[in-house]
Amino acid sequence: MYEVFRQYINSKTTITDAEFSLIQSLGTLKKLQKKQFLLHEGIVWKYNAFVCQGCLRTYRIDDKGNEHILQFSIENWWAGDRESLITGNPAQSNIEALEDSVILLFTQEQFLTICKEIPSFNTMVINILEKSFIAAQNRIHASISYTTEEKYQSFLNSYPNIANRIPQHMIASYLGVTPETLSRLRNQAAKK
Amino acid sequence: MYEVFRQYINSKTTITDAEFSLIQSLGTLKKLQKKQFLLHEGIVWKYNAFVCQGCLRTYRIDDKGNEHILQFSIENWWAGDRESLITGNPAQSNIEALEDSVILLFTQEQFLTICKEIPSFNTMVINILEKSFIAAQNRIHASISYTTEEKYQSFLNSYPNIANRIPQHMIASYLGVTPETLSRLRNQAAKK
DNA sequence: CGATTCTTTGAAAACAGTCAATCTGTGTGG
DNA sequence: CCACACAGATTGACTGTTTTCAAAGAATCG
Repeated sequence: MYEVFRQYINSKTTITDAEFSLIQSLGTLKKLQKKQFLLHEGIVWKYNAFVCQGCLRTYRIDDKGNEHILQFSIENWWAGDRESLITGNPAQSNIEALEDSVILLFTQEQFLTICKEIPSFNTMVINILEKSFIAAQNRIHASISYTTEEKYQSFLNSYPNIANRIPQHMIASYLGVTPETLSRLRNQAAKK
Repeated sequence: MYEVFRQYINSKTTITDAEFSLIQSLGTLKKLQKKQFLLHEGIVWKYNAFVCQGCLRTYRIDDKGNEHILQFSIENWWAGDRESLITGNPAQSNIEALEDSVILLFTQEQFLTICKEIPSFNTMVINILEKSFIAAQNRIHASISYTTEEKYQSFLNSYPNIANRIPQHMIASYLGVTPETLSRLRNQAAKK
């Protein structure tokens, strides 16, 4: 499973075998079965988590008890609650496996050691953070500018490999509409 | 005006006078009158821009010609189009001064020099990026979870000092609703 | 096969957008 | 100092979209 992470790093930067050995020595693999949780809200999140295999959802629960999905994480993506990690406050998010999954965990301390020892890894991490921020900004733009149908199409275009392995009502939750609305929208779009 | 930036840095980290001299030697001050633009869409954005004084709005225009405000930037905030800066693609955003403003500009090259020469500055920058990402995530959460009224209240609570110096229809644009909807919402809330 | 989860459909109510008109406050030029 | 123009805010009537609640069909899994 470390091979997946090695491939991921290779696609973004260059590191030596010795450097990867360090990474490997500090990481921990964790297996999750479908429906198991990586994080429950109220717990302080302390890791950097890389998804080697499977699919996770990060969601929050509002006052009325409705779930809202903030993010899906599949192979070669990161998962976690960055706010909890940085601030040390209890997480507001839950992270649940939607499939049997394998996660590579680094505590923040381990992660910072790797960043310090391997400058190219550090650069990669900052790049990822920047790209994540840009993606978040674009999602905000979509949320205030697009119609529901445009948001849906944009999701399908951006993440076709996620869309085809999760139930439709979770896409609705991610988009911020009810499952009924998404169902109707698809029907009407199909009629054209 | 550099004093504003110095104060800002002091509030986040510690640097020496010599280090600040370097920063000062690399930065450029730019004055903008109300309604002047810092960036027009289609132009490649090349700076890191710190607002010393005034107020800016970053917005995009959709297919129907409607403006949608992504961000307001007042004193001690940053402005710019990070996507354009990182990718080198033409900016999709416009940035306009809502008041007479003073901006401190660093080209990306100058900025990276400062980060390299002053480690504490570099750490500060990464912290800001992380906080920006967390803020963006929370705004996404609000956009898929909150009612329009909750989004409005949340904006007022989070940015009271922005809300009281910009016209109401711009808050509507930031929230993703029409000015009429926000007006009615305020009337109804007032009746309670 | 039965149980569960997911999707679809219908009807009513709540919500938001559109268009047009009016009202309000501000500031500028005569 | 007034009159006017202008930008912003409000209101009304109407239309369109989304939610809600309930029920019925699919699909999936043990």
